Amino acid sequence: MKDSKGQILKTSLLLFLQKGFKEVTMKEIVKSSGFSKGAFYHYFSSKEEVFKEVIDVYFSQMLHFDYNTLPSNSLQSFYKANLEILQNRDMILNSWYKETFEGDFPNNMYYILFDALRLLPEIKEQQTNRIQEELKAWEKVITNAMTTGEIKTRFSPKNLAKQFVYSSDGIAMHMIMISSSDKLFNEVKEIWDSLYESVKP
Amino acid sequence: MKDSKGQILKTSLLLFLQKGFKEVTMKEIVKSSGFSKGAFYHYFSSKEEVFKEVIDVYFSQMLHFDYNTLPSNSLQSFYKANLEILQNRDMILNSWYKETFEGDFPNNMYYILFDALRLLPEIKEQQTNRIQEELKAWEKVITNAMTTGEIKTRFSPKNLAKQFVYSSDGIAMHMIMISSSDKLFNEVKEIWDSLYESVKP
DNA sequence: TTGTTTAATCCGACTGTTCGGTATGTTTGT
DNA sequence: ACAAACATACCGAACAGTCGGATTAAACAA
Repeated sequence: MKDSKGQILKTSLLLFLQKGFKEVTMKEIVKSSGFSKGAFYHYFSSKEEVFKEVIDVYFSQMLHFDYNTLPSNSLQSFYKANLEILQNRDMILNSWYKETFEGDFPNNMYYILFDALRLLPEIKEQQTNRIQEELKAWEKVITNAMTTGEIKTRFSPKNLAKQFVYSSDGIAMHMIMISSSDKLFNEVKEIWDSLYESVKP
Repeated sequence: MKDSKGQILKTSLLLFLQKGFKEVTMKEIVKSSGFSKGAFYHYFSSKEEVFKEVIDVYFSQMLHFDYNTLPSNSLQSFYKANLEILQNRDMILNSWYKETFEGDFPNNMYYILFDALRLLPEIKEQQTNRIQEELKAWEKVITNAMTTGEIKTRFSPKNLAKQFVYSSDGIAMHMIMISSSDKLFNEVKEIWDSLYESVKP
């Protein structure tokens, strides 16, 4: 079985991550995925549709993960588990990229996210919910860690949750500007480690 | 005097902030600024050039400001001054926007920044330096605040500096996703206030 | 197995439109 | 009169999308 549609989808994801929706041409999608225009339009009705499917199939899943599966009994294991997910995601994308293209993967999660926010209005609500859930999950773990005595701090749980979440996004932003996303993991780790150190009793 | 060139530049900035370089057409630039193609090409040689000038004239100045002019004798006054700058920048852009367009200003600093990073290679180095300077400025103020006894913390100055800087960028990211940039200021204030509270002796 | 039909998959030349940019003019201020 | 400032009709290239047909695979019959 030759999952042609899947091939086109995967290639499109990588191209959109590189350059954004408008900058990627049909010619590129078709050529990079190794098919023809006819093949493409056999599986998709338009360029916009392949973008939609890319977001649904890959991107939404990449951003969203179930916090219930993460260890919530301790803040330390929770944030370490988050770090691992961050690292795995990057590894998978990188290996996919190297199957299709050459050179380093200029992973720009935000570029494709911005496009999705503009082109697909339902994404905005979806993202709002995602962020709420993420903050709530952190808040819950932090509240728990405070009652068990794992940590002790002047911060409110909500506030500390924001510090963990926002700092990682801020670092991601900076990494995009100066490239080198491999440093992202280490930088986030450093900040989260020290945040954790500062609230240990 | 009819600063036509300035008018075109300002309108272009607002359009690029809305939609990014590729998505803005010459037709839009020309129509929104109230001129004709002839007028545009009298002042600029290409679409790329007006983008370059927009970055040089407006955007670089918006991102870069001289930290020497900010009060550095106390961390508190330093971060409050930073907040003020944040607020002013937003106000100016909003009032400009309302002179030319209708509705709310979908300010997306990062969209235009990403485009600049791709289209103008020299911007990357410029940004790297900017970030270094920003972190250094915070670090210096924090070091000073530690010696004067204003604050007392387990964090290293560099680390605390990163927390201030990264958190604001992370918040900005989140605000773009869920719009409402007017909340940005309050959110950054909340985090910075509590960060400051946590390191007070 | 072999031949035949039918559907799925794939191809690439072609189309209408939009794009950034140009050529050639007209107006305006000095 | 003569630049500088603007307007507009127009151009070729690039774009997303279409179409008739070629190729392959699946289904069925002999």
